[in-house]
Amino acid sequence: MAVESENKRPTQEERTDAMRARLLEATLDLIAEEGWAQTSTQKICKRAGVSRGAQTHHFPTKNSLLIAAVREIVARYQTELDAVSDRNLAGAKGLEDLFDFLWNACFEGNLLNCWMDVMVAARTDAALLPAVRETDSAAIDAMRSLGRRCADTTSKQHRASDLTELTVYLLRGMVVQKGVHPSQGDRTRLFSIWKQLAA
Amino acid sequence: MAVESENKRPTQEERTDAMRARLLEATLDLIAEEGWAQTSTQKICKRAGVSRGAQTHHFPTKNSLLIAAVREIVARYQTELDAVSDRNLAGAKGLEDLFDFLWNACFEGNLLNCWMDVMVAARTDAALLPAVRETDSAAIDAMRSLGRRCADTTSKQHRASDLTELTVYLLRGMVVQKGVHPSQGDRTRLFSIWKQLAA
DNA sequence: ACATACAAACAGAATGGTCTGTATGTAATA
DNA sequence: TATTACATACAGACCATTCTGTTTGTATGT
Repeated sequence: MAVESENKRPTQEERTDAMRARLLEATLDLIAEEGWAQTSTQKICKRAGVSRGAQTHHFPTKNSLLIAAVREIVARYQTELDAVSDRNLAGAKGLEDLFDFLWNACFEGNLLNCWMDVMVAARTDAALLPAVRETDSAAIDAMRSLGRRCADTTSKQHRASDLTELTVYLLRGMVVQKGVHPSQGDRTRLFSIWKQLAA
Repeated sequence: MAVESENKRPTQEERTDAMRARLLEATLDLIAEEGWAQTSTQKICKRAGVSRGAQTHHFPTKNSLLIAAVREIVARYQTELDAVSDRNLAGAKGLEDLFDFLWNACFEGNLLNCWMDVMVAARTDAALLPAVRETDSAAIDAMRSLGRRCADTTSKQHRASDLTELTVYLLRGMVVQKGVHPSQGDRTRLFSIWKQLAA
């Protein structure tokens, strides 16, 4: 019964990590549901069940919280990418499988919705721009390299990575479109045309 | 000297038109420069050199002003499209020329920046969504029909309009990308790859 | 006369940042 | 080991700013 600190009192570091995680989770949910512009620190606190004092303690300014959220979005996306990367290294299936994965990653969750909100906001938010630029570059690089790895011959690697980047832009355009026209039917058809062209 | 109403006093209708035009112009400028989320009615009034009373007289609510701005954006874009339509009807040059026009229309002005801001905002703004949906559908239809008209044989018209829609989404993704990474070099290269594929 | 164009003040809500207060963890010391 | 000193975690009030919408008043066109 004299358990040291296993069940009763989390250490300070654990508390901090948990609190930051709760705040970030609430932030991502809010961006997905109400959009970047409507995401205020007060709403985040309410949703996370956290006092404003706690929030300002861990994230002194709104920007520090939002930038942490930006990095979290890309980190999660990167995790998904890594998964497919491992899968593809096992049984290399070619570019088309990669494109299908990117398609699914775009449209099943809401991470990409968040990311488009963030990118559009970054254009006119000088405090946000550097963080977004940096994380986006890293993400694009990762996807290009994934495309390169899907090419069978070394001579086609360069083209494969270019096609992958084109796919990313195309899908981003479609994600925005989905925000306005949710029905996916026509986009599915168009994307298969694109896959045919790329093959 | 007894000039009726030529130089001295504009008629009421002229005043109204002029005032609405000034407000819309200021609105579009603000969206382009500071983004949709930062565009408030107060800033619009200040920029247009108009009192808040005048603004609320012509646009009783913020939404009525913003929706008018949405329609204005698409109307201007449509004007550009019509120009190229006439040009193409004269000497039909094929899809590639159309794609080049779309590329230029995307990146030389800032209309498309505004439009991406609007589309992203519409996803989470119920009052905005119907107007955006409607105007965007019309624009997509217009561009598809333009693509159809660029096909030489009737059998290829369907495919031409599909390729045009794909191009639109691709370019929209690139416009957002430009907001974060302004340098255009790599995108120019990628777009020429896309044009090759589509040909 | 009557409606319209415009000006300006005002109200109520929301936001982000700061500040004070309190409880708890942590580490040095005696 | 017991006590003391300090840092950290969190709560909630407060404030200045900004925003949208309303209302009242005045001048001008029809």
